[in-house]
Amino acid sequence: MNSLTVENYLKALFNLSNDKGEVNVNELSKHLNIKMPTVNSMMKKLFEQGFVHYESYKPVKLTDIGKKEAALVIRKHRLTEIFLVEKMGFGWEEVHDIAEQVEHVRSAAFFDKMDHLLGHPKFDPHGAPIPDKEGKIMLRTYKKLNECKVGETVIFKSVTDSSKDFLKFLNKKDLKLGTEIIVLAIEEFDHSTMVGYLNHASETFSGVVCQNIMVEKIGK
Amino acid sequence: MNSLTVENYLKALFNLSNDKGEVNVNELSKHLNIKMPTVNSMMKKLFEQGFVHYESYKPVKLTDIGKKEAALVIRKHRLTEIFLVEKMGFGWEEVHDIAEQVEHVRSAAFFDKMDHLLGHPKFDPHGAPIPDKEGKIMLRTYKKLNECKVGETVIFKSVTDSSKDFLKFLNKKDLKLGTEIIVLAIEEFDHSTMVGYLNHASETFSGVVCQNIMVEKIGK
DNA sequence: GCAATAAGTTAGATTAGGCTAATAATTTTT
DNA sequence: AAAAATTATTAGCCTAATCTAACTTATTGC
Repeated sequence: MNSLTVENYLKALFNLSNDKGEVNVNELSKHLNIKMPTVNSMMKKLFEQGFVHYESYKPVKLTDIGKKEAALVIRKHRLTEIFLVEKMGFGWEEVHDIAEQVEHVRSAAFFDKMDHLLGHPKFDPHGAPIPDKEGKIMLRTYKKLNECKVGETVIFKSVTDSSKDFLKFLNKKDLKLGTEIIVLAIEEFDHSTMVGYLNHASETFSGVVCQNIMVEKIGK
Repeated sequence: MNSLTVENYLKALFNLSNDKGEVNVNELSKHLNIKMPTVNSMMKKLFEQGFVHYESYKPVKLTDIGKKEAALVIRKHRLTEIFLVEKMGFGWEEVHDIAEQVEHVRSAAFFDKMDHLLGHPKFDPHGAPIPDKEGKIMLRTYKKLNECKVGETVIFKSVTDSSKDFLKFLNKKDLKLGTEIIVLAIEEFDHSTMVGYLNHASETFSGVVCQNIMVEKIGK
């Protein structure tokens, strides 16, 4: 059974993997708030355990086994988040930190029961898909709000930042998953984007905000 | 913040304390399945942190601060157990092991929410009282089933063994908390006791079983 | 294309929490 | 009260996971 620490490394590797599945030690180090030499030595351990491909001075890559293990941790995390929102009444901005703790509980029965009580949900409160018990995860190809064209109408599908601050910002702006958004204008200079939705005729979001809002074109 | 390990030591110390509040290092070692020298060195650490009174070759004793910290862990454990039974549909024989894990989650909001959703319960599924947020715990003076007199009618109030095996045994015998039990006979030789309850006109329980069944005399 | 910067690695130390083997104190038995 | 058994302690070692300082390799900017 993987230690809590290993679970956290696997999860981070999964979340940081780019399109090639690669992650730089440096990124990982910053993301986990753990110094590079520590991360480096952990990569060697994960390599010995068959969880990552590792070669000196190259980015690391999860193996298929590593991906599966990571997905199982992410499954526990996301099921917990939904449970906290749906069954316990927490707001979507509160659940990430609690789930970060609960995800390390070692009891299949516990998470299976959540899954059952929630009716086998497909997405967590932030729009991310739930891996199945074999670690298979549904891939969705949403685009970022600042990659849309002016005039497009899209649906807000997920966030890539689940931090309390970002989600509180969205709450304040009345933006929820499922909301229909019209792209009114994009400022080339700083990638800020003017949009309309619900009774918000015109709001302007910074590039940073738009990068974390994932949308899908309507009727597609 | 106490580590998971320290939380477990404190909980064990609390549960093993005799009427004088004392615990032998040896008992603790057996209970935690950790070798004596390790326990011994941990006692010194807990002493430095002000959680226990410690003198060489004497049993240890929780300080008031230690008792409070222990009670707060026990609070988390017991709230979790009730939540698992009441809100998630687990049997009382399944919850101890899961709660053992969940109790270490560091989030006051999480346990406060449980407490709220459960309507501030006073007892866990095994009949044990829930400490309050200040670590104050209600004392109840139940007696063991094998300390009763023949002819007494008592109510089954709590168990002192929450293991799966013992609780499955009670399930099989239809014995639940709240059941009215009549003591029919006590065998002095081995402390086995013959009782009647519900539609079980006569069942004989061994001394081991009777020691873990706590009861209260009716109308008292 | 080489110097400067950034990223990755090695070496060595630290802390928490565990172990075994040996020793010391206390308690129990004869 | 001495021997035996039990309980507690000390000494020394181990592993997981972290760190800092110093060094090496890659990348980037003139």
